Amino acid sequence: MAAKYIKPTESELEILNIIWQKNTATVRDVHEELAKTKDVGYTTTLKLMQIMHEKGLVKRDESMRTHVYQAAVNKEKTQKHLLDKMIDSLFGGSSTQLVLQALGSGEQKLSDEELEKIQALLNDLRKQ
Amino acid sequence: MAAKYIKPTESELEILNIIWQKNTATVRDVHEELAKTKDVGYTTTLKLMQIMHEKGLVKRDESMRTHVYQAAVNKEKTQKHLLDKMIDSLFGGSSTQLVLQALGSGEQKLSDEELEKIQALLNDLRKQ
DNA sequence: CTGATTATACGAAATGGGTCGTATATTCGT
DNA sequence: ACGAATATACGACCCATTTCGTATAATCAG
Repeated sequence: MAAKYIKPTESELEILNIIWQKNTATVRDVHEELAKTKDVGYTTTLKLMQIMHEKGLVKRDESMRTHVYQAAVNKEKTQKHLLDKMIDSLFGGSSTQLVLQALGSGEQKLSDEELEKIQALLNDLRKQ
Repeated sequence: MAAKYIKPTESELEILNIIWQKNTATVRDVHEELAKTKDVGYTTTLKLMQIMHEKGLVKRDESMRTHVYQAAVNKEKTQKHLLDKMIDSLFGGSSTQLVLQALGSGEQKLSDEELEKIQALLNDLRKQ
């Protein structure tokens, strides 16, 4: 059933992010979170989540009147998929180019801690 | 006119990549390049490029019968825009998270040279 | 109990991207 | 010179995404 990878749309991604963060959420939960940043009707959010359910992006517990949703796709895997897609389509398949672009010309500074994380990963890669 | 940033679609990005690489290109140039990897009609490519022209993504020289196109948007800036968008929408605004995800769990190995490029950038960042 | 609230379901319109057919004009080959 | 090839322009269609109105059922407050 969940054999094929399904690419979430922009709106679906917004919803997924909320569900990933909350772990479980009702339509109202999600909608109230969405309403903080965008002006959208409740039934729109509902419909979106129903479609996501059909697509297999989310699971839901229907045992109660108010359904409780959960993500059905892994956050890291989804990130990786979309990232790889971007690397291919925008950076000619070179993850290095993407990394340089992401880190360089950045207006926001990275903390020492963050630099260390990247350094550690780099050291690991070097040893292989 | 070019005040607002225009987000290229997937197809438009494919075309932009070809134009960026060739510097200038006719519809036929682009189409033949596209046809190598996907099955698409000539007029489809033409229409896409006309729309891109309307949107201001490309410029064109119409002095000859065969129009000559050029990119109207900067490659690096466009990459940065889309990357930032992804960092926001998918990685909670943390470029570090994106970098870790892009480098880690990668099936393709990075060359020593690539590792050095990243290391150099990291050293630069550390000094600030 | 009963009206207000809140839930799901579902149809349908609006939008945007991608596709192509066809019309028309220009250029090329012979 | 004239038919074939090649160019642009443009309308129309298909499909996915997003939006919302409305119907209906369950629950809650008094």
